[in-house]
Amino acid sequence: MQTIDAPVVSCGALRSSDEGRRVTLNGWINRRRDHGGLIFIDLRDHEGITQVVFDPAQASFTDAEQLRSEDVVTVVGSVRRRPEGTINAKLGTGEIEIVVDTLVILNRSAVPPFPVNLDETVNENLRLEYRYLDLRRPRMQHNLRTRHKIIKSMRDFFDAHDFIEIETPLLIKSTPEGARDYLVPSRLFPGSFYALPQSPQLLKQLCMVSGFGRYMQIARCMRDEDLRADRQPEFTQVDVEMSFVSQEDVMEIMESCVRTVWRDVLHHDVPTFVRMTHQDAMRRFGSDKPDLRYGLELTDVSDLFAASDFVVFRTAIDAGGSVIGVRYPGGASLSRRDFDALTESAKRHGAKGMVWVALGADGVKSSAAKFISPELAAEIGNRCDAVTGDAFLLFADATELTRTVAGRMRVEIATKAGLRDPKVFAFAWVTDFPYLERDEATGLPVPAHHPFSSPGPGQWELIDSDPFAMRAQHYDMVLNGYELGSGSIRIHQAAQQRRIFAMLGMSDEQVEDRFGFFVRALEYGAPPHGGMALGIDRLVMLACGEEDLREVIAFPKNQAFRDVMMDAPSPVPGKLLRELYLTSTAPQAEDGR
RNA sequence: GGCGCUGUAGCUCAGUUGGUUAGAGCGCCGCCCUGUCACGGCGGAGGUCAUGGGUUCGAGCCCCACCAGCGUCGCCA
Repeated sequence: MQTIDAPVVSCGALRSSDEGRRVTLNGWINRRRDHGGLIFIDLRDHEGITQVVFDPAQASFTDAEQLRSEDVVTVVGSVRRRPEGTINAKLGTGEIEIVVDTLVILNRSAVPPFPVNLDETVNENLRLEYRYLDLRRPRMQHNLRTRHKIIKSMRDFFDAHDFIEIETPLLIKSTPEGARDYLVPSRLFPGSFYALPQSPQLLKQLCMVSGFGRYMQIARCMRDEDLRADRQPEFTQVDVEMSFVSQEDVMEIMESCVRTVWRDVLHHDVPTFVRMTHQDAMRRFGSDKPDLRYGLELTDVSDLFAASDFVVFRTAIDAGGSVIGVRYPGGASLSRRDFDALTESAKRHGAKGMVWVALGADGVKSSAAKFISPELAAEIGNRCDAVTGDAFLLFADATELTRTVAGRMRVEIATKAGLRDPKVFAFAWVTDFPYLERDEATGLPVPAHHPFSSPGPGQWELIDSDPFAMRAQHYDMVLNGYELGSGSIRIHQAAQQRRIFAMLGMSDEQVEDRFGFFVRALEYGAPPHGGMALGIDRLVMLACGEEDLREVIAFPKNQAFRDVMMDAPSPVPGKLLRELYLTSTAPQAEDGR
């Protein structure tokens, strides 16, 4: 770059008060308007756009004629107030323009594969293949800069509260519990593997044993799980652990952190988080991560059908199940076809069927009109807070299943009714999770969270008599129907940890092999401790009003977990494999796809 | 892995009942244009209709297979 005497300013900085200043601007050609005898250039950087004018009297005019979209230039010139009637109110810099005396074309651009200067929808894989161009667009600039501010705000918050950030290793030991590990073969120890961390869980607990009573880390985590829209193979967490604390202490600091971020970065005052138990969440919303931006709570109307002639509902109730209603605001105007589509959707969510009742101004309509008198419809409507013009949907089956189905339909209704406003942030804590779940395939107990969480006070007694009734000191932070993160008070005594492993069916040998180092650490004066991890990608996504994690990650994998820009994963030369003592058994290992 | 939707120009899309030479806007190239800001005008280039097979006198359109993308469910202590 040549030396330039005029001060450098950003493309969003200049105002009419800068008139007469001689300045330097660096940026990309956002748009060119060539009038033949007069050329306007919109020069863009991440701060904004400034109009630059060339006329034929200037030496740079011939160079300006060559400029095309996305060329990179330096212009030196003076700030001029735009002539009367040519002010552009859409630009912050719209009152001025730059009259150029020097134009330096630093680099030309090939014709971009998609418009960089428009927020037009473009095939996502094309965006990802040319991610560096996609990231030039204002939306991505904004999202990543917001992400930076959020992470910085968190680090500042924890620093101010005496936490220290400790880096934990990426090459660790594989443990067969939980999600599938990403493995890294060891060249120096043939046949052995490191694993990439699914989270720094054990390491941060060891930091507690070491006396670092307040730990945090912006930690990368990797899980080799199946593809999902809302998932990336690697993701970022703000990971926190504290010694000598209660569940309340951890929740307080995490809530305070998030509220600080929302205040400082989004300038948004978040009220004290709503709290509810897991049991209540399931009963009222059919979900352990309820979206609290709207009501539409599930309503149990089993008693109204206890003596009904409606065999379907009666059967469910007699078998100990429930009939649950969900209000559909404005749903009375839906067509039969709409209700059929809802029914199909409910079946996909696991329902056996669905009964709809529309409370129209012209009377009650229902898919089960024979069994639901207008009086009964009115009574159910009343309980669901439905008014004329609304509809409600009824589901009947085993209670737990019915709640889950109704909970998913509640979200679907809210989506259709436009109740999911991305500008509204409804935070909540869900507490008192069950300690165990039943593995669907084997029927064996598996931890609902992880085996390092501690059962709550008084829960240990249930371990032999009724283990599935045990509650954990485990809490989830929920935002708008998304789980932002999970935390728990941990087990800090070796004997208790061994007891849990045993309950999960692990032999002493297995415990020693997989977690020996960890249980041993608990034997050396491990303090009581607990913590939490929040998913940064998800949190930033919601903060930015985005609906896809990839919109807040600089270089994400695509939906098939491929990096389409670098083309990864990809085959490697046989020499590399041999050094690692690996042989591929993949079909067509030559090209690897 | 299951199910649903989509695949046509560089991008975003249209394409009727199966019928002659497959279109539009933006972008790109050339010429013209001194106050535009999504500048304007004239002209032009650009297509394996994802791929393979089938039905048909004739397929972008119908059928089968396959690939890719998108969504969703299974999975994610």
